[in-house]
Amino acid sequence: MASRAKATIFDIAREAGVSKSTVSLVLQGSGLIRPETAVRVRKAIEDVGYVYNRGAANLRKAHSNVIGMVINDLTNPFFAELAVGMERVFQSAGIVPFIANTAENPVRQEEVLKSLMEQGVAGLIVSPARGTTPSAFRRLELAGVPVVFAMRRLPESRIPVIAPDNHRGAYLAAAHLIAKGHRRLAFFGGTSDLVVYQERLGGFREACDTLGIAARDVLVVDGETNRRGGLACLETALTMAEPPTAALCFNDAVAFGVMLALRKRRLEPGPDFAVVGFDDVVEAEHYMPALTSVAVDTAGLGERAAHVMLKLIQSRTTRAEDHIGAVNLVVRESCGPDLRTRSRPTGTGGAA
Amino acid sequence: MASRAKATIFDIAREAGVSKSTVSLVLQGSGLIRPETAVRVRKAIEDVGYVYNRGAANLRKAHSNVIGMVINDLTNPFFAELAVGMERVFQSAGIVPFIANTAENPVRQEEVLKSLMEQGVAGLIVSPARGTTPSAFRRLELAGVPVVFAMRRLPESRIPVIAPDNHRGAYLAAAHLIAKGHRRLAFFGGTSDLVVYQERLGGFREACDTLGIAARDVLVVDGETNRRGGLACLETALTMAEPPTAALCFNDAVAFGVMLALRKRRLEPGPDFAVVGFDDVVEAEHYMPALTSVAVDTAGLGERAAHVMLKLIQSRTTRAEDHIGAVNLVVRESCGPDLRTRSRPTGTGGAA
DNA sequence: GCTATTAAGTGGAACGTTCCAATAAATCAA
DNA sequence: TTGATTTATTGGAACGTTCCACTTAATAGC
Repeated sequence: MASRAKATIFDIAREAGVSKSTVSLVLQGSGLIRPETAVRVRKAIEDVGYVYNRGAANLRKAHSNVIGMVINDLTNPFFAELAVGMERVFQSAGIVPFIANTAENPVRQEEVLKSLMEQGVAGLIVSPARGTTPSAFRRLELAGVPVVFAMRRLPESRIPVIAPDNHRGAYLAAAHLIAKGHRRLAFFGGTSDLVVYQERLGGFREACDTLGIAARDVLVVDGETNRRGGLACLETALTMAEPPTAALCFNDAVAFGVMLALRKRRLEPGPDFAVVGFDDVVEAEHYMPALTSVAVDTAGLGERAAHVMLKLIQSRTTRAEDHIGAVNLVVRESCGPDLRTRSRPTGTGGAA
Repeated sequence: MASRAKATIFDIAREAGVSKSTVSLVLQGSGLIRPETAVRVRKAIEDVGYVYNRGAANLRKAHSNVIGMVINDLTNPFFAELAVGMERVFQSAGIVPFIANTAENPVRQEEVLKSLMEQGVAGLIVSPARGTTPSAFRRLELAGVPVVFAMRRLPESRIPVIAPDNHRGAYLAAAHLIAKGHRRLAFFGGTSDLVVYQERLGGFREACDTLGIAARDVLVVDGETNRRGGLACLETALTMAEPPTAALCFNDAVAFGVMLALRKRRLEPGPDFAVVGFDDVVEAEHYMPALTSVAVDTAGLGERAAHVMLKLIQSRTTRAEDHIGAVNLVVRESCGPDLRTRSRPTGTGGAA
């Protein structure tokens, strides 16, 4: 069924009665070809079932038009939203980005980066996996491939970063909890090998300091940055002698886990324990109770990252400025009413 | 900073004092090279900062090792799970799949397929966008690229499909609702241009027929296959003179939308209106109330699709058998207690 | 009618690999 | 020693494009 060998521009040339060079020019939409000829060639292209061989072309052309997006966790809807934002701008630039998932695994990430490089990508937008060593990107710099980090940064790297204002977001969230009357606060999820973690925890701590929460009333529980992590964090926190009454979570996934754990213990997220998330994924609004979260304009950051990438490619450089996106706290229901208006804050009895 | 021109095997050859052919052999791990030579070459590879040019290699080699995964909606966690399942098996085969998103847009899909073909993919796993015409895949067949459909199929296409037993799943779900005592049932979401829709609706209808529900008591409301669609469907259904008391939703996203709409109307999903989802995404278990849904073993289907693809590539053919995955109904809380044990089924008055 | 100029198209040399056929050196069989 | 075999390595011809320099034909300027 399938036609024997794949057709090349020579086959088209023969079919249309022109030279291979002419076909090449038509393929590139050059204006040097007489319209009637171009039509004839295009017909031949259809007739022989030609498919363009970008690998061969890239051998001669300086740059390919492939851009890679390396995502550390596709199952986190946050990153899916980010990817969609990027795709929007790439689409209008006529380029198809290829997405690859590293599943938060540095070894896998290494493979993925290698594979994309071999494919000759024009640029890479990366949300690095946890535990990434900067050396992983040395090779890319050497090869002169433009790289942009999205959401996450590496400790001492000089690669441009597009990320939200994590410090400020965390500050806002903590201030909100304190204004609600909470005096023993927790920070749930994440680990210190993530720069994002340090930023968010930093903002959280600064708010506590500034607004008069004693250091011993601040609990930090590290954990995975997903639902399971949230579950575990809450369990740990509740074993304390003086457990916190509210928590800022590393991200929304952790917050969902915390709410789940509360429910399992017959506690009501909000009235019994206040929880704030980070990222404001679309699910946040639809949860029961709706999650108060720090909105970071995910899709907007994705778009921004894509734009920076396009600039980088056009200017043939590898340096660009960081971009820190504005954040704002979206208050919903997961922090309940103000504490001082209620009688006993840490209810444990299960109202079935 | 970046070394001038990118290094080629010739640079390596010069550095190591061998010929380009020897380098090529080393690159392919051939056993024909004396170990000491291989070591020397490998050192040179490191030294010159070489990156393999797969495009050039594919010019000579018959087949590339790139596999494309074309997903119709990345923001639906269901497809993310599917992708992760596939990745697992490709990873262990040493292949990095490239994911591309079509956002349910046939035009975008066309671009994506074109781009992947030009890249010279060895195979394609596709979950086709709604409204795809079979002609979109004609070109692929012509080029002899193996294609596997995942989850969705095209009306008359001969391309192998990996999908769950939609008919049976829907039958089980409807039977469950009927057993609970519901007599007026609805099917929410989806449109008839999807074969999946026809299969699920078919199973639903068969259960209604078989188990004694009159045709006029069966309501079908088409809609988008996401949260928004679910919201709209419920609103439509409740305007009926005799509204249904339960619904099977096209997928979990629709079901979440329906539950949200119920909440907005101060109705309780479960007791006031029973809802069943389809796909059993991980969120289903964690919703309030937890969603009863048809589990399809998403990741398993992804793995299966990937295996079929690998077989197809190895056997250099383009034909394979379909695979219909087993399903089962996971009963949780979104259908409430049995109806006959309650007083009035269709509560509309808002108990604030 | 002659040389410029423009328009339309073409041939050939890359580009970075792979792989076949060929070679050179070493080992073996007799 | 000679020829056959094995082992390690190599040159060269593809592969399917692009792009530069070149040709040819038509048009313009005078």
